[in-house]
Amino acid sequence: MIAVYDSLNRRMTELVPQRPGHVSIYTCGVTPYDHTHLGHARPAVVWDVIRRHLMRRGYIVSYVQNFTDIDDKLIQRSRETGRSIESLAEEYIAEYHALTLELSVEPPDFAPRVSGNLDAIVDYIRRLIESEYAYSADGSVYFRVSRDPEYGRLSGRNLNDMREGFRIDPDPFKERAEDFALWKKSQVDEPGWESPWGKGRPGWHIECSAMARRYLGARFDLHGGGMDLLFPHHENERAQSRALLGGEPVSIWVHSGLITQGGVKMSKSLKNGVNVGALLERYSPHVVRTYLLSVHYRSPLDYDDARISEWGQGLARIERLWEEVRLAPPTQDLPEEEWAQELALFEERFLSTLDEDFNTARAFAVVFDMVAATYRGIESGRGEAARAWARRNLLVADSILGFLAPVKPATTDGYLADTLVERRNQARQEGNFQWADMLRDVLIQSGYEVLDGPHGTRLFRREDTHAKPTPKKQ
RNA sequence: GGCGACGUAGCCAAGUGGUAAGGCAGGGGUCUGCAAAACCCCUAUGCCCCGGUUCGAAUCCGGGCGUCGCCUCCA
Repeated sequence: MIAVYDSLNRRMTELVPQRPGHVSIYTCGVTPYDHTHLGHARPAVVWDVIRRHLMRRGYIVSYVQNFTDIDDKLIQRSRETGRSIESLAEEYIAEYHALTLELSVEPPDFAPRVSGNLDAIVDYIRRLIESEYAYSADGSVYFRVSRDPEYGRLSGRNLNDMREGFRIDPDPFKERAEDFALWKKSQVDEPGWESPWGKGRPGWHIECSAMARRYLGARFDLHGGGMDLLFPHHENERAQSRALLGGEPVSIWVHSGLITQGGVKMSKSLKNGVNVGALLERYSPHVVRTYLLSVHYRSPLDYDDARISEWGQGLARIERLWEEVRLAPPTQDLPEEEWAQELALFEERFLSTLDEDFNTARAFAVVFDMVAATYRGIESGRGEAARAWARRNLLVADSILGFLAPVKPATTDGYLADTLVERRNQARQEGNFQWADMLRDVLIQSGYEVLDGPHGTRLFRREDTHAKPTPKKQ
């Protein structure tokens, strides 16, 4: 059984798909008006792991993640830069795709955009007006929040409390301050799309309700997004969907923790986001990816250069083992020893850890235990069996967590390195240790770790795992 | 002001009633020409503080203190 924490009911909930064997997921994607930062990368990576794990457990997964390509921020940015909304959106969507792909995130099954779904959105709004959950006024349409007795339940607030600190929206056409826009009338200098209510654009929340319904149907299993979307975005989405469907649109609401830096939330408006493109100049993609997985997805993650480097140190331990076992032939026989049991039980331990609310932090602990057990096996003289099982286990874990660097094609660099190792070993045999140590220094400075063992010397590429050397500041 | 989350070793971080996972850093040892890697051992009698419930609490309840988030665009 797979248990997931549900934000609506505030408890762990068994995942029981609407359609047996098939899990449908919708997550709120980004508004492509600026560069991708770590706060966007986290949900992308987290949901990638969730999808992979569900598939590993035998489910067929339908995953939809939208792009909000019609939006006030985008209009504003278009004004500032003189570029079209379309070209801005295109650029940042392409960047988002490229960067998440680098982080080994598999693309969604559908990545719908607002611009391609205006018909569904308009239709959705029309139905809400028909049922009097919404009203049009002066070319805009608003949702009548007071019609939903459960409004506020998802985000844990009630309307009376909210009215206390309510910022008064100057919009005089709303019946009540808490009503929110489904359709916003275009001002004279703003771009707009035709609708039964005149030229305008959709409000932020309606798109997700409309697209989720179009791509996944009236009810689906998991709805995700950052904690910061809980209110008002998801609260409003739920209200709309309940109004149209007469019931819950979502089985389990899933919210990922925010990324902070120095304890302050990363956000576009604060301009303190860690740019993912820039980060990947300094750290390998799988280090960045797994750093995001080193903490449970619901916990806040405080980003810090020193910590991601430290995490890279730990990851190197797993990677060294992979270097050690990647070419091991398969065997079945394991001795009756404690370490061997650990290797044999690894897969089930690992997967059942992820069954409990996708606990990647604990899953990594299971991997580290397995790494240690493998070396104990090797030290105890059963290297062949230990390597074979470690190889198999690492492939299982990697298929979900994605921590192994892609295999690099052979390069002249690698050939040179091998030659240096040969020369060094020759020097060592001749007792010329000064020369041998010099050759080793050359290799280390070229980014290799030099591992001498009873069966010869192996090289391990440090730059794959550790922080890349930071260019000296002028 | 309202609502919510969190506070675990030098650092990061699991753990929701049964006697503190894992990683990094550090110390001692084994192995090694040396170094690295690896292995073995050590590093929180205690989980922000004070009470309470319980045979038993990091975990539940009450009260503090602190940090953060949402209430406005935000993953």
